[in-house]
Amino acid sequence: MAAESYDPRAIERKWQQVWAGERTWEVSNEDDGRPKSYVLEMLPYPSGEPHIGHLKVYSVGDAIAHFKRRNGHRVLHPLGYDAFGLPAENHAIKTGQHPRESTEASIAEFRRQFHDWGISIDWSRELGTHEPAYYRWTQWLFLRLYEQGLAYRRDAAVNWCPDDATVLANEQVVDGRCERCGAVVEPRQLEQWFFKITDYADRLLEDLDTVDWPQNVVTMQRNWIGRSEGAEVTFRCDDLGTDYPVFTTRPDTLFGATFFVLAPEHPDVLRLSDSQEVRDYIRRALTESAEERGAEDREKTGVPLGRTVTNPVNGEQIPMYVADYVLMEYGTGAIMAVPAHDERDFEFAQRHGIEIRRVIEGGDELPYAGDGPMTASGRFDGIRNREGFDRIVEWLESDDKGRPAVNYRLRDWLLSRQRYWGCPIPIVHCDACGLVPVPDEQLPVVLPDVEDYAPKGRSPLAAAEDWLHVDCPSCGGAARRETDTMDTFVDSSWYFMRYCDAGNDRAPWDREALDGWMPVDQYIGGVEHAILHLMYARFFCKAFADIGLLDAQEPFARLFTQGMVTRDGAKMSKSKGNVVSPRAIVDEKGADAARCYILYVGHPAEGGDWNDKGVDGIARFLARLWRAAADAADGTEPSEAPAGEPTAVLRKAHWAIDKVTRDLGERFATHTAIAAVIELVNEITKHRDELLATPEGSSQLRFATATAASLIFPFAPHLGSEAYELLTGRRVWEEPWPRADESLLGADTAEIVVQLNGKLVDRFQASVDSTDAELERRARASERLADRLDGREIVKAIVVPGKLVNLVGR
RNA sequence: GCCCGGGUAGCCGAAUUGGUCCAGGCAGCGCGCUUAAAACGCGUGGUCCGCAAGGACGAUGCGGGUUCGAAUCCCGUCCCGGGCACCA
Repeated sequence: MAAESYDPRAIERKWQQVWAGERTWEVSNEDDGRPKSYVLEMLPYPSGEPHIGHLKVYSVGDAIAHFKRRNGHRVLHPLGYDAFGLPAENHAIKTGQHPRESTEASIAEFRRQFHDWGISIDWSRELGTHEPAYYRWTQWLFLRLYEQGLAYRRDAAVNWCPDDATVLANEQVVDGRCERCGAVVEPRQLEQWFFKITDYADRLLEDLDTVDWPQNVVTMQRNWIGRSEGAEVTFRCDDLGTDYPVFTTRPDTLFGATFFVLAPEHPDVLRLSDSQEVRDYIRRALTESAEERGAEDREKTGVPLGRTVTNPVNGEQIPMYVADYVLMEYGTGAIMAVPAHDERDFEFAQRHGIEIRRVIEGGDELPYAGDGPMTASGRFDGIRNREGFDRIVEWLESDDKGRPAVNYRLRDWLLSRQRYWGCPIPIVHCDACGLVPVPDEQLPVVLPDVEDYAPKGRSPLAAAEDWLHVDCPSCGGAARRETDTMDTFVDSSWYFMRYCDAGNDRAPWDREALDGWMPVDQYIGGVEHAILHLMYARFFCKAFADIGLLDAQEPFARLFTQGMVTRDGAKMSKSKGNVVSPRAIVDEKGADAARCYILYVGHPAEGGDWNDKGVDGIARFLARLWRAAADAADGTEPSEAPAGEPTAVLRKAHWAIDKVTRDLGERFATHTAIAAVIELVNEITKHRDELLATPEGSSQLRFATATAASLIFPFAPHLGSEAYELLTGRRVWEEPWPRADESLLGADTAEIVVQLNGKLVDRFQASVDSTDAELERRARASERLADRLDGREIVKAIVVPGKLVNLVGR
């Protein structure tokens, strides 16, 4: 028997050297007839060193990549770094260290650990989004979108983070606070760069039906896009001679509109009334943060404007108000208020003594938001409101007072940032020519070095005088560069395309190469990117497809979101001091144990609870497998096929093949797949001595052990390779995925359970092709049944072939 | 408030289409090896009786229901997690 013991570090280093030396995981763009499979984990943001979430996402992805390869696929499995961004810049502000230095140090650490983990990456395609060779093409793509009118500059009310001193995208504001630093966001009126993602709202919504994504992510995207169907209805203010269109989802309640409200930001408010009361109200509303304004139990404040508008359906004059519960960003910044059928309008009307008029019947009390027959609605009385909806819109349309309309919650993507560590926007400002794109051949606009990174409300780049002043590419006159940089989400919205042709220095990619790989077949990452990153990447994909840069309409055909790893039931955080460092675990117990354990604690889509003792259990299992392989290699002769009558161990091996194949291939159930291999190894250990006693038994033992190595390989690639080579002399990753022998899966006989009224009373063995009648006869003949029957009579029998016979006694 | 998930052993978790079997791991307990400990191996691992074979009784948040049979389906209810939240 083997004297030495399992030494994961030696084994892991050995195989990592083989894979690096032979560039095993590099893949060509040439179609070789095998089906392609693009397996991708979300790229890491390199800050500090990898944490346990990284270990998990790459462990899941690597298992899938290996599984696909061994099932005959040509697999693209690349990796890069999302390297621009605020943390590196904030670090620079504190320490003076250039963000490039801290970022690249972190990248080196990530790279080192990914190698230590033995992840099967095609390193020839590695990239960092901060490299000029990459962001040159980010800029190039920006210019293509600019040409299409999909990137534009506009003066708008934007979210300003006072701590980070930059604007934020709508998506980066959470509960009125900066997603990154938590500071309360302020509204500001600024000229900023936007991507016109709203042009794609409908397609982004519809195409969710074409992807295989988790239901909750699809729902989150749908909600975020927030499509509402309704009508635009015009209310006329005769005093000013102005028409005010409003958006409503309830044109059927128009007869119940008893007042009209403008948002405080609405440009007409002061024209309508410049009373002191109105001025004060607006000033207060505009200085309030989104958080204060959106507070849950906030009272519905507002002041009257002393004017009226005409309700187009009945000619009534209804009073106008300004109130901060109306948002300027949605619809037209003005609403018709129907207090009887809208909770907010109801609250406001109650507070301000405005008439509440029911126009839909139903519900016990007001406000009532449900359906019902219309009432107090003139000639529409008695009509079901759903039908009334259409008829009122038709009527308004014929009178030119309204039309059907659709509104979205989705806003355009604000992409400019007044920060240093990002991709420069390739635009020149010329007094004579206006905005001038930097010509393609002058790209990249290289990010210059600066001394002072501290945010001052304008980009630090404005201080780089040499860089800032350029000749206008159009007229040659004096001009200045755009000093804002791009949101890092721009960088990460197309990196998966660059991987397909990462070395290309003539274009972001060659179309043929891209179409050969896209879309990503399996994308893996955290659910925290359900809205931002995934929405932006989908938008880019569609916009580029429209320009003719690729075929795919959707970037990610399948999405898998992994759950968060906790420790002893609590979130890991530095402040709690319960953070598990992947490096420490890998150094101590080996990468295979760390990877297996994290895939074993539970289904990877669920959260898993990290337990140090649990890793030891997995490490013990791996050591048992290693020993089993060493013993089998010592005690048996290599043979091509297992010989002799199938033993329990051989059957177990085929059972495990079937189990792992289905668990991994169909439902990513890595935890039960690994449990199946554990069961197989336990079975091998148990029967080892008796099997070694005969040549046939030995051949089966060797086969079963090699099978265990083969099956554990996607999760523990080093040990899998080592053990498999020991037993077969071959490389496991070059072997096709094993196939279970169907004839060994099911036995000829099955254990049939005898139940009395659903309770188990006996079991017997029966041939799998026994008839129902025969099974029933044998069940009825059971002695134990007779004991339990206790005078009752069997009135009915339910036979489930191959499983059970349930006898109903009364 | 609305929309999704989820509550099974001391802990993490199996049970894939309504069908016996709470798989696997951890902790615990017992034994072996050892001067001892660690490591490792073996056994046990819902409760109770039993030296054992075996037997008895249980369990899926709580309360009902459907069914020959429910962790699984239906109704109600509680708790936990996540998302959205003045979007007219």
